[in-house]
Amino acid sequence: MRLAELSERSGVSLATIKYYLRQGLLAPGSRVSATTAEYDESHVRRLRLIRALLQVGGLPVATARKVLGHVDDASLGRTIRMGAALWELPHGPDPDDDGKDEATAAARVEVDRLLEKLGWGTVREIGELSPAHRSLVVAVATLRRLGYAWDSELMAPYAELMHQAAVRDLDFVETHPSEEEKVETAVAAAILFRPVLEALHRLAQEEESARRYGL
Amino acid sequence: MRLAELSERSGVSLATIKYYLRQGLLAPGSRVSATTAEYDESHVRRLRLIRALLQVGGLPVATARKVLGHVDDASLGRTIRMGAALWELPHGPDPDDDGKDEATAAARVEVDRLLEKLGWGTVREIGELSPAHRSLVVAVATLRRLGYAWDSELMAPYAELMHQAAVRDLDFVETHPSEEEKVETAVAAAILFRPVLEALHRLAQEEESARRYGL
DNA sequence: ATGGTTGGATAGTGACACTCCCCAAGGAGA
DNA sequence: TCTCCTTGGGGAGTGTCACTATCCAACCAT
Repeated sequence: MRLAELSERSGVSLATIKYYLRQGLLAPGSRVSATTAEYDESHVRRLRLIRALLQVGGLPVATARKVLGHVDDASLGRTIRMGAALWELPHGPDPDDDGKDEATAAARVEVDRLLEKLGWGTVREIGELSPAHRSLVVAVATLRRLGYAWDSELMAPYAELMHQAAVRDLDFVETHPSEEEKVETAVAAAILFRPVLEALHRLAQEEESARRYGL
Repeated sequence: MRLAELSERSGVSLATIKYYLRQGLLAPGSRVSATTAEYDESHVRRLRLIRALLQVGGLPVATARKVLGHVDDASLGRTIRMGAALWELPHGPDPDDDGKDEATAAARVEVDRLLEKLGWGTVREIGELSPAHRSLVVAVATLRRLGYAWDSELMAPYAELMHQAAVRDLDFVETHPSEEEKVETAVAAAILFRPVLEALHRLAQEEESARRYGL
């Protein structure tokens, strides 16, 4: 198929597809002549993933490019590729300060205490290297600055809930047969499950709130 | 204290504070003369909440204004105010289509089935009116369009996990004594817990992934 | 041959948070 | 009193970023 059809099939405007091509998010079609290229199903699929990353995940284009780069990097094994791709995903706002203020230090202590309590040894080893770890520290520090003293005691139950969710996530990824698809699924899941979880969370809050206090 | 000091205490630049005043996010200080106004601790606190809404929550200024308006609306009871404030919080991207396509219809069916299965009667009554409900449908529809057939069977365990989280959320809000603070806490929690939960989720995925496949 | 389509590039749009700059009115020290 | 500095107020500008409009030369199908 050609550009026009690709646009129609994917629901993405022609100009936008050109933009993605220019930005290196979408691989060029196979050139059939100097002015024509042929696209296939993989491009449709990739376009949908791109839309998911940008619209749902809210990634900046540059980040999406890196993520997709890892997904495509056939020189790496699945686990590495998956980790690398997820590694690039957004980790919340960067700390304005350099992480040297009091709230951040306290947050770091609480996070370490939490990891020890949970026995998450692997993550503890990686420590500050993991964006997720860093962003957890930042988030807890923000809470503390606003006056909410979240400690490891309060966090632990939430962490265990999220661990149960993570087990399900990986089970879900396992259901896909091909290695290539697994990586893509893991990325898509990380991006797309977030709004689902968030909506479920909000719905659950509404339900529970109604149960306690009525409408 | 005056503007300069408020700026220093809150870490928000003078120009930005003026911008927030102009946008109606921050109440003007009490005028002590035609060219001078006095600010107090409540302004510092409010500024931090504003920063949380904008930076952490990523709300547009107009939305933040509405949310804060509900927080301040003393004419309403707590439950209503809390609900109204949370109601305004962002509910993911608006659907491009008008919700009439096939994927959206299928998603709606699955969501309804899920709510029935869970016995979340209250939310079911509100139905489409709730932004959370709508955004769940949109999210599930997006997943389906990408080829991941999430049904109520798969969602239910996640929903129950999030319900447990919601119970904890409300317990946490209950620990605050004053009604005023409860509303503010609920809003802050909805905004600030999200990055915490997300980071915990990501960390849990890393831990579980390392357990299964090694580093 | 001719009108439409393709890939390619440049410049522009619109939304948004934020910031610069200028103004007039005080307040404080000479 | 005069003068300098700060204050609050407001209009206009900045930078960013995804996206779009427009133009161009090449080329394919009718």
